[in-house]
Amino acid sequence: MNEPGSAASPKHEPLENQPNTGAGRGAHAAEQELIEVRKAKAARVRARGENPFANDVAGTSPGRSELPLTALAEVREQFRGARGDDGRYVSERIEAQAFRVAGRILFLRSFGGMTFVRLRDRTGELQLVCEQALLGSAFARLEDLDLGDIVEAWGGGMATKKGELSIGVEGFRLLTKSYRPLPTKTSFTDVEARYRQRYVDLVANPHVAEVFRARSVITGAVRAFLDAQGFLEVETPSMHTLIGGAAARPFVTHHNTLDMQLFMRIAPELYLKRLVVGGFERVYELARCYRNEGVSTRHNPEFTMLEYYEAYATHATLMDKTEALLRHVDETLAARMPGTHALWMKERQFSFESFARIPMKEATSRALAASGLPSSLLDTVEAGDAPIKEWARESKSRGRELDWANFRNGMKKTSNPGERMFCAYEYLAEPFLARDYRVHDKSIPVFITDYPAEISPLARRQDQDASLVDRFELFVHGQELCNAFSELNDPEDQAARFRAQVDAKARGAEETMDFDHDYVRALEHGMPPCAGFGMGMDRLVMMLTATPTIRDVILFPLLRPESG
RNA sequence: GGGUCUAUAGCUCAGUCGGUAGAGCUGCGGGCUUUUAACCCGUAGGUCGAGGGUUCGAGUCCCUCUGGACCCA
Repeated sequence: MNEPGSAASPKHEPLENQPNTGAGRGAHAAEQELIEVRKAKAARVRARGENPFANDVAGTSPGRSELPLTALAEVREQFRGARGDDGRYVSERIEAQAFRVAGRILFLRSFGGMTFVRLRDRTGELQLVCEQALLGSAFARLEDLDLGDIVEAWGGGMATKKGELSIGVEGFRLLTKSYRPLPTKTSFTDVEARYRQRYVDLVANPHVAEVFRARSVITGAVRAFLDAQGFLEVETPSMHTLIGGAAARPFVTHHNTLDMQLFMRIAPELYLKRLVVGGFERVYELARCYRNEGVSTRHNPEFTMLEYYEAYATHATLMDKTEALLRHVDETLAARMPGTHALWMKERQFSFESFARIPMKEATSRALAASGLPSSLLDTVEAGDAPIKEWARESKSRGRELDWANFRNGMKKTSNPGERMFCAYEYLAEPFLARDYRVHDKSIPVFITDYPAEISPLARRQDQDASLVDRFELFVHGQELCNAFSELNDPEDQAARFRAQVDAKARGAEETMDFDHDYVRALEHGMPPCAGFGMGMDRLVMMLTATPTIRDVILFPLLRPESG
C-alpha cells in the first residue's frame, strides 16, 4: 500500500480486477456489481488503516483537526456578509477562518487536479473544493469516495470563481461508506419505490423532506397553542376492549396471557372525556388511530388525530378557537419555513382569510338553489327516495353534476329523518363547498353546523331543537378537517344512544359503537359541561403543504409486503 | 368492491407494422485545476413483473396472476 506522504500521486489498482463475489446471480447482478465496487473501495480504506464506518467524529482530534464540527448552515451564516450585489460570494470578503464539517456527498465533479464535492447535512448544503496543490498526497484518496458517502472535511472558507461559497479542503476523511448507489441526478420518481425506501426518497427528493419538516413544525405549533391555554397533553390506551368514539371498523388483535380480544383504537374520545370527569378540564392527545378501511389517496389505515376537550366551552367557543388554531399553525409555519411556505401558499387553493358558518340544512337549501332545484324539495327528502328520480331528470343540464346514483343508494339505507338530512347534505351540498364559498380566487373554509342527533351519538342535543346537536365540521377546500361538538353529559341520554348503536349493529350496520358501561358510569359521576374537538393531523399537513395525497405526509404508509 | 393506466439496465426513459435489446445518467478505464444535471474518449451492465397462449418468430398480440398509480364506491 502507498506510504502516506509519498510525493507521487499514487493510482490504485483498477477495480475491474476485484473479486466479484455474489455478482452474476439473480436478477440484480448489475446492482450487485455496483455494490461490490464500493465494498472494494471500503476494503482499500481498511487496508490503509482507516475505518470506513468510523464513529469518532464528536470532539476534536489532534490527528485530524482540532476544530469543532460546524453545521453547514452555520458556516453559511458566518459568511452572510460576504456576498456581492449579485448574490455571489466574493473571495476578498471571506475571512480566513477554518471549519470542520460533515455530511453526505451529493455530487462529485473531478477536473484532474481539482475536485468539487457537494455536501449535505441536516441544515443545508455546502461545497467542498479539493485541490491537489493543497491536499498533496491525500488528494488521491478522493478515488475512494462515491456519491452517497458520508465524509468529514476541514479547511478555510473560500469563494470559487463562480462565486459559490465553499470550503477549501485541507483534510478529509471517509466516515461511512455507502454500499448502495443513490439514485442519480435524473431523480427518483417511482412512487412505490419512494414509499418503500423512504430513506432514499428523503435524500433524493428534497421537497419530500421539506413536507416532513413542516409536519414537525405543525405538530409543535398545535401543542404550543394548546399548552399556552392550559391544556394538558395525555396519552390514553391505543388498545381498547370496546369499539367506541367514532363510526369505523377496527383492527382486531389479541393479548396472549390474558387471552383477550382487543381493538386498535379508532378514536381516543371516550378516554379523554373520562379524564374531564376526573378533573382534567382541558386535555388533549395527539393520538395515532387505526381504522380498518380501504387505502386511498386520502386514507391510510393508521393516521394521527388531535382531540381536545375543554370544560365550560361550547361548540360555538370551539369554532372561534379553530380559526385561531389554524391561523396560529400557519403563521408558525410561515415563520419557521418562510421560503417553502411561500411556495405552498401559491399552490393552495384555499385561504384562511375568512371562514363561513352555515347550518347543515341551510347549506343544503343553498346548494339546491345553486343546482337550480327548488329548496322546497328538501322537505320531501323525508318522504323517502320517491322524489329523487324526478330530481335526477331535472338536474341533467344544469352544469353541476350531482351523484344521483349513489345519493339514491344512500337514501335507501337511511332509517330516520336525521340520516336523510345528512345524506341530502352529503350529496347535494358537500361536493360543492369549495366552489360555493369563495373569496377572491380561493375557497374559504366552511363550518357546517347543526347536525342531526341520529348521526351524532356522543353529542349534546340543542336546547331549542332536540333533533339537532351542537356540532360542527370544518371543511377546507371541500375536505373534512375538523369535527367538534358540545359533549353529551346526560348519562341516561348517553345510555339510550349506545343502545341505538347496538340495535343498529344487530340490524347489520358495520360501523357502530359498542355499549360502554364504564363510560356511562363515568358520566354518572358528573362530567362538567364541555366541548370536544377532533382534527386529522395528516390532512392538516396535506392542506398546509399543498400535498394532494396522504401518503406523501406519512413517512411510511402501509403497503403490501414486497414480493420476491 | 368497480373503472382506467402502468411494470424494459442501479436511476430516468425510448423501443415504430410481431423480425438481433436502445439512450442518458450511475459504475469501471483514461483525459481535464473553477464545476453547478460539468465536459470529452473508451467500456461494462438485461430472466423486458410472473405464468400460460397465438405465431416460423413475442418487449410488442391474447388470457390469467402479482405489484403499483389515478379516478369512482
